[in-house]
Amino acid sequence: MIRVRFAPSPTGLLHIGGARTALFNYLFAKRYNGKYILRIEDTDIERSTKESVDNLIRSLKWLGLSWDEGPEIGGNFGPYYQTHRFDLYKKYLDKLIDTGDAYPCFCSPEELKKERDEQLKSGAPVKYSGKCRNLTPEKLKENIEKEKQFSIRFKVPEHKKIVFKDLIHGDMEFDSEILGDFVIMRSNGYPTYNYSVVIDDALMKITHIIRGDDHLSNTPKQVMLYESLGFPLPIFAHVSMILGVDGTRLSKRHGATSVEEFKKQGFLPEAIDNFLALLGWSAPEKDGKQEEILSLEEMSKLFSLEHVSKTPAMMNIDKLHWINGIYLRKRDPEEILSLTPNILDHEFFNKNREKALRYIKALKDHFFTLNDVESHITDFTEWKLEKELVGPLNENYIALLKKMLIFIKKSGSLDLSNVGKAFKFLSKEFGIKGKELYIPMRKILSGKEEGAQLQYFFILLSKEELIRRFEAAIKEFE
RNA sequence: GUCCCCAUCGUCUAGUGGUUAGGACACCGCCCUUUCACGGCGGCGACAGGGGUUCAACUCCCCUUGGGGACGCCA
Repeated sequence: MIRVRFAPSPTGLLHIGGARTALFNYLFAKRYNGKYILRIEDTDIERSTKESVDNLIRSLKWLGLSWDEGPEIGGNFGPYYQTHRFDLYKKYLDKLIDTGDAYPCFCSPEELKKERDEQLKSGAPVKYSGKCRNLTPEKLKENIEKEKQFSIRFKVPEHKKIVFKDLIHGDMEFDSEILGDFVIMRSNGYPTYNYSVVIDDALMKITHIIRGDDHLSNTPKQVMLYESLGFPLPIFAHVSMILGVDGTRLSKRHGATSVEEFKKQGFLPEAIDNFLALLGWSAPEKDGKQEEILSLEEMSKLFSLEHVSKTPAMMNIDKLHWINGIYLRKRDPEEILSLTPNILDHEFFNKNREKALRYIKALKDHFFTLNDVESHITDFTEWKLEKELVGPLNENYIALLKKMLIFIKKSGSLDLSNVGKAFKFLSKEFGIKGKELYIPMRKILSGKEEGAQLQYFFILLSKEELIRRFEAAIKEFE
């Protein structure tokens, strides 16, 4: 049974890179009928917040990446918050101390920083000197009696080859020599990432660790821990990072970086899932074609880590817009309206649902994000008669306009059907048809060169407004 | 500074020794059409550089360059 996990730290909004990691884990689990677990890594008491946990959960659910075990639903391998697992960390810590694989370190942060700075300056490899590694029993006792604060470090074996399997990068090999003894338990009693992650992944029986490749160089540390503790080694898969358009690590400077921000910008969850999957993964070719528009369901059937690229991927907002537009067009006007309920408050609609739906139908193909739904209202509300845009009109056309005005004034409510009939009638009567008829009129009515079809202006604008626009045009051109 | 990872069109990618180097977004053109958009068709456009290995390298090896990451009592 394949078991994978997404293990974010709740120190902010769910990052788009984190979302992709979660997605890959999810797809991998679904593909092989495994379990996808959510675990909250909240051991950084300074930065972890409840709000972040809530945001993480909300964003993940919104993306449709629901977990099989984790917060809210539990599971057989809980608890799923690291802060609730302290007894476990303690238990294995004792074991490491007993076997001599871990030892207390009394160095102060200041001391360590000084050490590091000197190494950096001299060009030597930066690693802990191992100062406290072989403290005499007397010294140890003395330090403890003085109630000196201490952390626990893992004793890195000398000149040991550390090997592990990585499904994306291939077999990896490191020399333990590059690593200094690292802290596994902080002096405040909280475990560090490299330690807790191992205990949890091992105890939760995680078989594949899919995560960002910023963790690649941490992996040797974790592998040593697995070995010391006698845990079976999982298989790793280090996915490349997502970069901003300038090729540097995605950060606030690049605009939206969190799932929540993308949501605010009017992107649909299925579009984000699809887009994120394509950032690094590609569906296998079928009949020489490579399908790119894929639902979570479809991707769950096709996903494999073999088709995940090693190359870092830059955000391509244009493509996200394109994908979003496709999914938006797949939705019913009713659905789109339910996602943009605020437009009903706009005075143009004045709570008129039916009118809002007509509007959405008229402009659906023009929407790329949900925010476009609102911003396009101005296509109808902002109007200016542009004489140059419309071009010269002959007397015949002006007469037609006058007749149209009468039609508007005389008719009851306007709909696609009676407006269509009116056009047909006028076309015949004045001998003007096709472009000759429609283009000048839509320029008059919309004041713009592009936008919804002409008929929609008749059924969306109020009669007063239609009359106003026609009268202005007649006056102007007569 | 030390170590690690990565390198195909502007961007996302296919490609696993022999291909006219394929697709997608963007861009441009044409078509469809009562405009724009949508849609359809077509075009532009890439193997970072240098050495090897080989009958044959985008593909394998080495170096250079460029980019990213790690080196925390952050994750």
